[in-house]
Amino acid sequence: MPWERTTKQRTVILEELREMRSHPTADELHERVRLRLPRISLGTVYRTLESLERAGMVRVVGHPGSQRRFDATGGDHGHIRCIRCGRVDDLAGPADARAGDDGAVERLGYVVLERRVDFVGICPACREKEERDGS
Amino acid sequence: MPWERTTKQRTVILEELREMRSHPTADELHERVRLRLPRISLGTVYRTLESLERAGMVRVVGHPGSQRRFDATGGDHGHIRCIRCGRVDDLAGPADARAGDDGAVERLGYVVLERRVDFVGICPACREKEERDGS
DNA sequence: ATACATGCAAACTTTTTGCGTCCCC
DNA sequence: GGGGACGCAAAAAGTTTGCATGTAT
Repeated sequence: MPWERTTKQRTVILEELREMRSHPTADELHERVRLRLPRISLGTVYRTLESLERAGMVRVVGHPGSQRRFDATGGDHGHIRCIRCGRVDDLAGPADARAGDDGAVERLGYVVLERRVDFVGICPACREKEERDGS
Repeated sequence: MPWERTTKQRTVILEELREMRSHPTADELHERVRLRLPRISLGTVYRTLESLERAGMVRVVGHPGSQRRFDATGGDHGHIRCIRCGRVDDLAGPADARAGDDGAVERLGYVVLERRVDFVGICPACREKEERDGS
């Protein structure tokens, strides 16, 4: 686990997120977890999600700049996001098999407007800085 | 053009964004535009960028939940985003040619952590609603 | 016992909005 | 001249943080 102490809050947050297939916002997840732990705070939800993201157990999805949505689905898969309501659905299968294929998305009932292939990494400047400051 | 009236502000915003290759934040673009139009407000920059996005002339890039960055580069191309500093660089070439190839990214000096293939569209529920309300 | 984690609320950052004025068509 | 666009500033939305308290180890 990505933390030093396993608390009730963290256990429940991860359980509930894994059960929700809908990639909820922090607020939606907080509402859901509150059914089991009524006094849990939104701050704890954010802190836990951040540590799960750093550990690679959760991905942040959604539109750049807009409210975050959280995905605890394992494995290599893509997403389809609704430009109107922000909803995000999963696409099965490895990323590089799908870039040119709209079929799976259309089967979900979406009209496809755009395909994006994006990489995430560490840029040269930040790599250098990290080497200097001690890796 | 995506607006009804062509003003000095809109002209300059689009010109400067096209000249900046760095995918600036709204604030950075505002600073830059202010050199030519000292009284322009940040609100106008946001309103103009929003209308350019709706018109398909600008793409929003960056990490969900973090500050937006704006891309006026034409054509089908992907992005590589630095997980540390948020910087975003362009990748040349059509989406489906890039999905499985880290070479171009590594040549820019990035360490690749993740590849994402994401679609953008309109979900079934929103399509229905739009048909009801009058297309 | 002792840190680490939590709840709470305040602070912060980024984006949106209301409104009176301005100026493009 | 009229209505869309602007500047300004306040508000909203979303996220982070400080601190006293609770609790897992």
